[in-house]
Amino acid sequence: MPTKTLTKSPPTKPTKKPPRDRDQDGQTERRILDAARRVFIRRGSGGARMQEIAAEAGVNQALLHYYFGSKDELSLEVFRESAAKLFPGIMRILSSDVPIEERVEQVVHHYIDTLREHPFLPGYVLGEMSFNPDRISTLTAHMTSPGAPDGPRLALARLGRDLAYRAELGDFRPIAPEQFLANLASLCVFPFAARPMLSHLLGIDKDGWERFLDVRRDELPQQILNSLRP
Amino acid sequence: MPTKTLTKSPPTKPTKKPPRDRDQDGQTERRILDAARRVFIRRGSGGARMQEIAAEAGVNQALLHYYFGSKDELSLEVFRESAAKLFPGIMRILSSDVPIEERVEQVVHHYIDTLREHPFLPGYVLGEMSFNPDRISTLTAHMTSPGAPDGPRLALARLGRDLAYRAELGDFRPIAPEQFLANLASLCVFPFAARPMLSHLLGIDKDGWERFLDVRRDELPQQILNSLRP
DNA sequence: GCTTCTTCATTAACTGTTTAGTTAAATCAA
DNA sequence: TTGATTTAACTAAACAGTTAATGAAGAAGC
Repeated sequence: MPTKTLTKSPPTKPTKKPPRDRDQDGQTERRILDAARRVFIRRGSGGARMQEIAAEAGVNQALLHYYFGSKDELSLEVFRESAAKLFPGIMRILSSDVPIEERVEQVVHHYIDTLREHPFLPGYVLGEMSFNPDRISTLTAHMTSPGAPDGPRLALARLGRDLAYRAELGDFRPIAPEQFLANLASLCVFPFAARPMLSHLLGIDKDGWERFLDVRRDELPQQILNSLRP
Repeated sequence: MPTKTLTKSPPTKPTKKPPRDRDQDGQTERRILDAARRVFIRRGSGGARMQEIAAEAGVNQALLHYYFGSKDELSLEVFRESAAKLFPGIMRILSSDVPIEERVEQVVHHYIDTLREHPFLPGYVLGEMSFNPDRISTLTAHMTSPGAPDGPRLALARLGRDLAYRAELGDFRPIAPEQFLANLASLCVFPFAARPMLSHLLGIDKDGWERFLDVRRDELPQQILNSLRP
């Protein structure tokens, strides 16, 4: 138990460092989580360093373990939050009661607007899913609660029923709800995940990208609905 | 400096290990690259360890540095090869001379067949792109050579011209080639990158996934073309 | 002998994690 | 109102294990 043996300079002015006001509430935990999210998103959970997260949060490295135990738990928590921002939205909208035409437009607008604010989310989530496949199973508990009543299975079944009904009416051509869901998610999410490659292939800069998204937000709903016509 | 204090058995018969026949040609370099690709794809370049790559290639860790200098160069080389397997194909097909209807079917079949053999490629490439955005710029030299005559810009221009021509004929509704290209790539590639999440949401197992791909391969070309009808 | 390929042994730097200690606020005793 | 004590938030420093990378030297083919 090494007590403060020496170096006890006149305690009037320790001159150490601005002690950083102590946080009340759970402000600190939140700030760590936000810093971790930024670092994990730009480096991946394999390339991220605890030191960098601590610096970005403005706290000591040991505090990360104080709140989250280990790097793995911290990155899992960040992944949960991020994936929850991506996937439950589409299920909630797709299982609503409005006509399918409206649902499609809502999904497209919801995704493009949300991902414009978090453009690196898809790349991060897809990469993380690919490199840590086991993490998907831990998501169920956190994703069924907010939107869908009884999990995505029911939402999918209801969507399938609605699509089949409209097909009987002759409005749509028949399509399995799985394919329809995959089409929607693909068309909305992929361009963000592949943005570096896309803007390189298409030869567009930052402004060009924004225009690309503007056009897409306007035209994609109609294109999707058009693909359903008999 | 912990030397090999004990366990120094008589050096007459090292009994080390079958010295592994010396490779002629560039067999060893190829084997290292293949092992590196497998490891990088399942761990990401941040989470991969040189030791694991060496073990998977059946060589010593120093040999990786002998051939590739550093981990960074090795992972860059792997990324180049992988990205080259994903992206130039679509440009080559899309800028061919056959009718657009055929090009669409060729692209869909090409992607689904290729990615069925390399299902983890999209997740790896997208994640890597997201975590190392600077690597995209180094791809140009390696990707323009095989298929496209003068880079993707020309192929895109030609595709736009063909689409505009068919729109004038009244066959298609007008669409910017950038959007068309994004739609195609999204619908083909994204489901593979998001497979863990998709099969979880859709509640399908390995067999269900294969059936999902069978249906997709059959129906997607028609859906895409349908979305172009006026 | 010379070059190319391969291994072993080693190292310096870095990593996540822990331990022990400090400071401020909350709780309690008088 | 005080003053002591417990509790929680936070930090500096060190720990133990890995990591990528190097250097020297052996083996094979020319």
